Amino acid sequence: MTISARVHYATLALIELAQRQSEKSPVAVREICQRHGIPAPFLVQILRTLRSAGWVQSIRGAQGGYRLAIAPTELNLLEIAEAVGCSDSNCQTDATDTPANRMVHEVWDAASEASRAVLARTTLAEIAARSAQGDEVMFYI
Amino acid sequence: MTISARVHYATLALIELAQRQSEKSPVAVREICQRHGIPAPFLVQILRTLRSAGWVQSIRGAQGGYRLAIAPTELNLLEIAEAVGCSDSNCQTDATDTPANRMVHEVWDAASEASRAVLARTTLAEIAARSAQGDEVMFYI
DNA sequence: CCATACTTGACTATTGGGATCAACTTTCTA
DNA sequence: TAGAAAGTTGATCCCAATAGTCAAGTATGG
Repeated sequence: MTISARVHYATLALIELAQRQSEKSPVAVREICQRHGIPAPFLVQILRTLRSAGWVQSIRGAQGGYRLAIAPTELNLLEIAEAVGCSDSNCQTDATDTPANRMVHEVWDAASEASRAVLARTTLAEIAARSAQGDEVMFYI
Repeated sequence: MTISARVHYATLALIELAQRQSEKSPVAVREICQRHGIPAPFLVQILRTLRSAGWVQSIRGAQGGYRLAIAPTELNLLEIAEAVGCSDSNCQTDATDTPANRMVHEVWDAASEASRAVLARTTLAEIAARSAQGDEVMFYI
């Protein structure tokens, strides 16, 4: 499970949308990009994926933008990573099928599973809340 | 921590050498390759790395080959992976340094650390022994 | 002396990730 | 009812890293 820039940006965008769920008007792509330093056309591409996953809703036209379309408690980082293309394709070789080969693959799988577990138990709600606290601290300093 | 073919091959080779540590003559590259289906020139390249790490010893000339130069209990899969170039460079972006960004990075780091822990606690001795058992089972079937 | 085997350095090729663009459609607002 | 603001789409490009290859050389046993 390699974490790509794609996944990182997707997560940042979702956090932003989660924190601003209560706002009346949707959040523009440009805003998200400016706040987080994400290349705009790239984020557009990523948001397409998030939309087809049903996690964000897009509103077209002037004053348009994006809005979270799911409860932040119902989305974890593993789901995000997998949706945005962090395939888990661990080590594809044409090595002979031997006991050693199987054994080693088991270890790789176990390692992969361990990191997936960490991602799976971290919800969008959690990190959104925790980074919002960070914002407040910054504000008061 | 992505597992590349390099790491996989390196591990297979080390297992082979570990299992044949007691033999008098060293093991030829060609033998390892045939047994495990590894492209020979590629394994040569990998063995170079393992040698400079001090884990294998090479014997040149006819009847030459490789021999394990370390106790299999003293080598774990994390060390192997790192030596052979599985850098942990998790997600390099030029995202703005915000609370959200830091928070997300913490999660990636935790996930990465979880998989590293699995690899770190698996020794070469362990998988060599376990896959040797597998060999026996195959033999008796 | 020659076959076997390791050594070294350079080299190629393919893939996937990161990023960009242009042309288009939709919708608000003045 | 324009036109500005936004999202939509599909194609395209670049680069770095990975996988894999090659050739010329050196050492050693028989």
